[in-house]
Amino acid sequence: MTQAALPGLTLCNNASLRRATRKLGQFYDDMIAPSGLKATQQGLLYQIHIGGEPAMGAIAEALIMDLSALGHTLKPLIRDGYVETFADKDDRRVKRVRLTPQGLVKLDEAMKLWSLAQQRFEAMVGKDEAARLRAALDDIAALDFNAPPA
Amino acid sequence: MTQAALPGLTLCNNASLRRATRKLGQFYDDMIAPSGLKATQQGLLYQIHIGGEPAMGAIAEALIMDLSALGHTLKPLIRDGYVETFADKDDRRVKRVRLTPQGLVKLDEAMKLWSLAQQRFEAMVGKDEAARLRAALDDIAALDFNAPPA
DNA sequence: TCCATTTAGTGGTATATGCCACTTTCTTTG
DNA sequence: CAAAGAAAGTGGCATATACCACTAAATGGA
Repeated sequence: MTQAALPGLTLCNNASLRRATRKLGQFYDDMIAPSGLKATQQGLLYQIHIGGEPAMGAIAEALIMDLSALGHTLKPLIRDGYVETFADKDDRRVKRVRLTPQGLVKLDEAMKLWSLAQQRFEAMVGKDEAARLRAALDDIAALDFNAPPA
Repeated sequence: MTQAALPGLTLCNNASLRRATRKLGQFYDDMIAPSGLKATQQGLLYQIHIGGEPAMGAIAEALIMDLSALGHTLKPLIRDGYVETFADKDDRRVKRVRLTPQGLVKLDEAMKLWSLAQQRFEAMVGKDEAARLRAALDDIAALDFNAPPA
């Protein structure tokens, strides 16, 4: 009886979400670890890759992440030579981001591991259930909490 | 058109989860902020409260959180006088945790704010949908990734 | 009983993330 | 066009969270 605390679990949507995030994060992290990246880093490299030299603000917006948090998260990746930044030609306030050649190689490596993690997870919960879950999560991510509470 | 990156969103279950967690976390944090606590702290105080002077390991297990992470997270709460620890009578390795009187008052205050957040969120997505989502998240939290991949 | 092993926490280090104050660049206006 | 205001990032600070190496305490044998 190792989980006396679990029955009640929690009615808090936020806590439930965080708990699942920790759990799943550990799994994806473990699976992707052989590449030397964390799952968050793989995700960030991927986002940069498909973003077409995105501006930092665009990445932050896509990931629903604070701009300064993104800046911090980017640092290790820049330090390790996977990512580089450059000023936008038209607006000198804007800083764009791209993968370096090594970054591209590393992303490739990490994506293969990610794919395994993704497959293993979906084999456990079912592809449909996973898709439903992502849809629900994407809905939450799209909510506008500023809208007047009716 | 502020979300050119959203259409594709992500097929990654982990990334989707993290994104939703950031979003919802910001909302709950905002709502609970008047108490001076973060949503994570409110959740932790609550967990301690309902745990009946739980051991650190028990809390960590319930929250699916690394024990050392819990230790770190606990520090500000101890520093601010909301929580205190004491050695277990029978096993001196075990450190138990409880709320201080001020901690209890603060939790009370935070729970009222939490309740508002919870209500507002559930008014937006629907009570049933929220319950379904929590169930799905709890299932994930309960997965055993060590089981042989069949 | 004594040692090898397991269990519970701690501390250090590193990433993840957020807020705020501040600087630099546009943009909008009077 | 100059001044006010908005927009994009940076840096500092604080919490969230993980892993690892280490210590202390309990436990299970031989």
